[in-house]
Amino acid sequence: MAADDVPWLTPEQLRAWLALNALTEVLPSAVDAQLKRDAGINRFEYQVMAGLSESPGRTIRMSVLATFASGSLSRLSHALTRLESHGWVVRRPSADDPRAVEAVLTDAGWAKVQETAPGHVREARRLVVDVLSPAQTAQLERICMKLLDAVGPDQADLLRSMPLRAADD
Amino acid sequence: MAADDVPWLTPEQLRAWLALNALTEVLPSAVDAQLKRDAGINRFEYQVMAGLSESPGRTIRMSVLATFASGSLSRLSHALTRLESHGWVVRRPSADDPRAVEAVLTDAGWAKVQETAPGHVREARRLVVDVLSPAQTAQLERICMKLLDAVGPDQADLLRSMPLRAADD
DNA sequence: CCACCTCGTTTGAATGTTCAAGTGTCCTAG
DNA sequence: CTAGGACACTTGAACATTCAAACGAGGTGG
Repeated sequence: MAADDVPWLTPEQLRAWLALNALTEVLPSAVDAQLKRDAGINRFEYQVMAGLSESPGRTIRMSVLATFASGSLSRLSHALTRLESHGWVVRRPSADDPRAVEAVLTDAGWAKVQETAPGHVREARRLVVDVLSPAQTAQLERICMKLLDAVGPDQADLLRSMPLRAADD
Repeated sequence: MAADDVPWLTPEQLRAWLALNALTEVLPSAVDAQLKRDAGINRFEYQVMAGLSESPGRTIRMSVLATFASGSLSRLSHALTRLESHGWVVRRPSADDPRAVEAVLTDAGWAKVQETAPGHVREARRLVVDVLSPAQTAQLERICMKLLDAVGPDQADLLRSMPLRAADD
């Protein structure tokens, strides 16, 4: 399944790879911890609600929302069940396609996002944004987009297609 | 708990933050999928065994190993139970400190790492290393180290203290 | 119009992770 | 020498995620 002639990594490459690995493990935990502690939700659930809150009609189809939140449809479905049980989100069959389902953020959900966002942004600043120089921030974005493209284009394309008014998460 | 005067993110900052978020969600999944498919283990377990395989005596104390693999002690303990059940790793009380426990990679574990590493490195190249220019690789490393420092110094310090001969993961 | 395929989503069980509490060892001070 | 606290780790239960199977609604070809 794996040939033996895979070129080994140079020390520079290895350092970057290991550092990135560590970061992808540690940074999500830190963000999760903040959200869990202050708002009782996790990163994925926040991402879902934040996405909805930015969307016209506070509504997004499940499959699109899953891509936006970078998770599987199954994961989203379970998460939505949790969010529904808190009254933050509601499911509704899509008008366009009867097979499809749309998630809608309720007023309570909107309020939850509003009250959660500042603490989350603060953490984003503390851990990432305020740590980097403007040049590094730009570099980071380019690098991430390149890497996202390598994993699979959907994610990156969706990000590129976003209006990106300077808002919340 | 959260003041309302948190400065909002600029569009550039927001883009970088969102891209990084997506990456930290998607990249680990991709690596996990490859390891699961080809070797039946996950990223964390691989990290643990790879760490052991590079270590003098193929032995590391639990608490150090936990930091190296970027996980909690509890997570490591559970993972080690799984690895032990496959015969890849063994626990042994530390000679120095009777409270401490050391994990030791068995010959079978060593063999497992050897046979898993090429496919994993290939994936690391496909997803990250071969995608970036040398300059970007260097930038990525600097940025990751800075961000790791912001989360907490242990992780970054451990990485900095590594010999880093150009070997496996 | 009926069998079959795809698509979008859900479900339940298996698996992995977190969280809080527990065990046993060492160190320190009174 | 002994009570208390800090360590190093383990454990079990609660929780989240993955995985494989299932479901219902549309289309498509015979």
